[in-house]
Parts: sequence; C-alpha cells; structure tokens
Amino acid sequence: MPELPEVETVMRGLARRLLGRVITRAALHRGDLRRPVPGRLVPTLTGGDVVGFRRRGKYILMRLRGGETMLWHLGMSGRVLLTAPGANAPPPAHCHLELETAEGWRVGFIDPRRFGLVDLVPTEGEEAHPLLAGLGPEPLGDEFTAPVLAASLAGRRSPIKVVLLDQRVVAGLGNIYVSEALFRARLHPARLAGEIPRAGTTRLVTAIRETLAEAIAAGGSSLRDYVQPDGELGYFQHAWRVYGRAGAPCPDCPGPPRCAGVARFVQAGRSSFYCPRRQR
DNA sequence: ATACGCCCCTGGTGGC
DNA sequence: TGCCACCAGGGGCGTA
Repeated sequence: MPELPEVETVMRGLARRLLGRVITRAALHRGDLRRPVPGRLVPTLTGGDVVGFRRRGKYILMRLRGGETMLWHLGMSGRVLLTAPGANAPPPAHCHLELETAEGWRVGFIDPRRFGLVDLVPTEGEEAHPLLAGLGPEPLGDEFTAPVLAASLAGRRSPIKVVLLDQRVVAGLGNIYVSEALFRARLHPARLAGEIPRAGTTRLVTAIRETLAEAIAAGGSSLRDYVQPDGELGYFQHAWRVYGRAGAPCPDCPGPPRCAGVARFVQAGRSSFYCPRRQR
C-alpha cells in the first residue's frame, strides 16, 4: 500500500510524537507479520529513548539510544495510528504492536493483511540489514541522476514499468507513482527499459522526483485504509492523472477521437494506467 | 543473471 | 440480502 510519499508522511507523524520521547510501554498483540516479530523487540523498546528517524525506500528506521534501530515496513495495508493521552479506546482490530510514551501518547501499528514487518538492527551499520542492503538510490536524493538511472536500465529487456517497481533500481516507487511518473515523462509503460533514449531517462528522473515531492507535500494518497498517523487524510489521490482512472479523459489530451482516454492493462500481475496518445 | 508466475493475507466492492 | 469473483498501495521465492 504505502509507497514512498505515504511512508515519509507516516515517519513524520511518528517523529512528531516519538522523537526525543521515552517509550514507557510496549505491547505485542500479535507477532505473525511477514516475518516473525523478534522476541527481543518489546524488551528493547520498553524504556527506550527515541533519538532519531529516517526513511530508506519504503522502510522507516527508528533509532533508539543505546545503539538499536527499529525497522518498520508497512507492506500493503499497514498503517500507524496515534492516540492522544486520555483517550480510552481499545486497540483497533489488527493492531499488532502498541507503544506508549511517558506523555501518554499511544502508537499502534495496524496491518490487516500482515505483509508488513518490524525488525531490530544495530544502528551502526543499519544500512547493511539484508532488507536495506540491496536498495537502489533514494529518488529524492542527489545520487539519483539520469546517468545513474540510465546505467540501471541499460540492457534490460523488461518493460520500464516493471523495472521501476524493482527496489534495487530506485527505492520507494510503487504501483501508483510509477504510473504517474511514466505519464509525466510521456513514456509508455511497456517500453523496454534498455531501449529508452537518454532524453527519456532524463525526463523520467525529473518526473519521478516531481511526482514524489508533490505527493509528500499533499500528505500522500489516501484510499482504502491509508490515513496519516493523526487521522488526517492525504489528498494526493485527487491529483492522480492516470492511476485508477481507466476510461477517464486524459488531463492533457483534447479528447476523442484523438485520444480515447486513460487505458489500463496488466503487467507482471499489476495494473498499469497510461495515456495511449502521449506515452510512447 | 534475469524474468515471470505464484504465493503470502484480509477486506471492500460490484455483479448476479 | 447473499454469495462470489475479483481487486488492492507490498515483497519474496521457485522455476525456467
């Protein structure tokens, strides 16, 4: 579910209530996530002092004083729920893990489909965690450039849509933002990655960065179960140009008969959306 | 090495 | 109303 902009938004929400705070209580309600929750997670978190947050791809890293980092991945349906002090609501369904700060804020990790995970890794060398080690460049970072992307695409005979979903190529894109970025770059999702000319790669880098930055500014995209930790809705879904809009007129096209509108087809088992007129 | 299908799991939706 | 098929923002694994 959550892609980079949603994960970034969740991380900021977590940081607002946890950074610089002490976790006075940690409770594991059910540990059967994508990989089992490590037994030492609860004792490590209890009394833990939260000293830093960062994001890597779709992973949130929460650093504790004492040299441990907690890794979060939200999977497809994971979300974080912040509850203000004094509110006496029981944990919602599918709440796997619950933290509480000295101030009484509660942080719940809810994940119905259980594709998410949490783990612990030593802060020193946290990037070497097996789930992080192979990640490609951060799309919003300086290291993500047209030459770098071009090098990753060179020789690849897979559709560009599928390659961009590979977290080793660039870290953080998912099904929504790949479709949106390809639309902005005017590249057809079925184009073979290795055959995209330099100008296309350059447009793609710009499109990816702009799409993600705008989505973060909007608080991510809210659909189905995703909300920001404080319950606010992201609103980037209203800015989608092609994702989920099969049959709708393309935002930049004159309409029929010159353009039949947004089309949908399936690649590697996932829906792709594009404009048949503008994307080549 | 690369690429594809399948699997993991639950819930919402739309059609009949 | 009820049931069912299908779809969904994730990734990993086994097989060609």
